[in-house]
Amino acid sequence: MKLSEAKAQFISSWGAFGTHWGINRTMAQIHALLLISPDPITQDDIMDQLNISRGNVNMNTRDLVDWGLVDRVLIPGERKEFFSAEKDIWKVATQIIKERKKRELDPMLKLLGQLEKIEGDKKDKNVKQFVDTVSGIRKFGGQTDKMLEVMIKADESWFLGSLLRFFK
Amino acid sequence: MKLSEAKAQFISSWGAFGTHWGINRTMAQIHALLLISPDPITQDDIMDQLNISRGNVNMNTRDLVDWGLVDRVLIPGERKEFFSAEKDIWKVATQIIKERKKRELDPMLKLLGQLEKIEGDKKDKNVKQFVDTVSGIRKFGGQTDKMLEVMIKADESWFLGSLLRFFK
DNA sequence: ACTTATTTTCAGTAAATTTTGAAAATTCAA
DNA sequence: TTGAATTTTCAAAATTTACTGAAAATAAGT
Repeated sequence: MKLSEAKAQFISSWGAFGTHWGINRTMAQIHALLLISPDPITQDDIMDQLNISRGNVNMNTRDLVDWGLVDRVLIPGERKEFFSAEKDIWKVATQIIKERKKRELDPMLKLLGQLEKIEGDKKDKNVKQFVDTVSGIRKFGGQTDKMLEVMIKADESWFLGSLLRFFK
Repeated sequence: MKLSEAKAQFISSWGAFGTHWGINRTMAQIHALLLISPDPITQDDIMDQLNISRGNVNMNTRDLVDWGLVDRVLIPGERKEFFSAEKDIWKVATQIIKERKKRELDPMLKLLGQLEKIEGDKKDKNVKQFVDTVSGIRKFGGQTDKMLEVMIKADESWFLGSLLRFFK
């Protein structure tokens, strides 16, 4: 298999993979393209390589930057701005986990905490099942939350760092 | 807050939560409804409570059964079939992880293994970056895979079981 | 075998999401 | 400043995904 063919396959399947994870196809494809580009590239490069419009590139690169997965890079002497992706997959994963935790898990846990405090007869099996389910999810989510905190902070702690780096 | 209000909020936000994880809103809502229902319920119950069509309920309950999250239950003397969700959140999470690993991670790792074997000059920085990226992802994915295997098998092993049950 | 209850299927429709492209805004050099 | 290069915005169009509802299939009782 040649590089060009492999590239196309990688970009395409990374895009499909992304759609199973709530990420839109194009954003994932742009990310894939940046991951395999040794040097920073421009909006026009992305437009050409993926055959998508300028507006689309602009919106999705912005989102990637917001997610902390891509940096805008200024190259001296160049008028255009360039984009470059973080290449260390461990850092990429950590960053994604951190963001999703903040955007999704934390708000969900907050809501569940409120729902647990409903008024009602605890002997009513409907009330009981509701409270049990909500508190079960909340406890599980709370543990997950703690686990993720540990992972995110791992790089800052020698012991945990070396433990988790085992998985690198 | 009253039970009915809390129920509505739970179902609605569980549905929204699902969409961030590649699960369609309705499937997540049906799952939420089943999680807080103390007894098995019928297609018609789901149609009424969520205001959706019979066909929609049928398709999504089938998917939930395929995912191993919901069981069809036969109640003696009743003509209709009933649905009931697994209530243990640990089991729910394990089941979801197991399925997603099988459906998404395993095929992705297989593909990456193939892409790594491209022909080309290893001194070309494009080739080098491609191989580095792909093998980085593959190694990371491989470790994740092993970790998930451990979690999934945890219930079958006393030692790992008690270790992981700490997170329950 | 026939009737009725129930479930399943799926073509057509509706809704949600993504993409485009051209206009507006911004940046920068002269 | 002016104007060319570049980036950003966003309404409209295209695409993808989800839902409906009625017909077909299946299952169960008599």
